[in-house]
Amino acid sequence: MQSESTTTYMVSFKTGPGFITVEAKDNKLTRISFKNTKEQRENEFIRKLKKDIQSYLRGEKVSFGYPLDFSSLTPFQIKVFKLLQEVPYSKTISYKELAKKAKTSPRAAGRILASNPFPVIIPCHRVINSSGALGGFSGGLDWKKYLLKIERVEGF
DNA sequence: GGCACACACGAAC
DNA sequence: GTTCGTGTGTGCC
Repeated sequence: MQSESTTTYMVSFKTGPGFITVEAKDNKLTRISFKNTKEQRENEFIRKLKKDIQSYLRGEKVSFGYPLDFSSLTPFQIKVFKLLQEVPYSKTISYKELAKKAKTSPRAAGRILASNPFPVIIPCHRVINSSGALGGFSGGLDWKKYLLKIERVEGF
């Protein structure tokens, strides 16, 4: 049985660095992106999530314990994202270190992060070049800088 | 299925 | 600063 009984809920809202959109199916987070959609379909779950993100962006330390929908990802991607979730608030890790944990190459690790469906929740902004440079970010480097600053990471 | 190519890197020159 | 090795995903064929 694979009925379409689940509805996709989504909401966009403006924050400091720009718009952010969250999408969820029932009580599972399916995607976060940095765009603005006109369509707004809220439910309790997504309202709470929005509130949490707004708190986080105000500098509050929020632990996002939301269930994530990994169903469209490869086992390896899931592995990397789970490892990344272990990186604590206001700490950073290099692509190299992350790659080591995941037993892969730094290049490959970056490749995975570029496809992160849950930026912010999965803290890909905490991954930077071992040279100290920022690396990249799907929503643009302004976002990355902003997030690091919020978390009071040294040097930002 | 296989293969070529693109990459949010890093290390060596 | 440039070049080369590198692992994974994606999209061709």
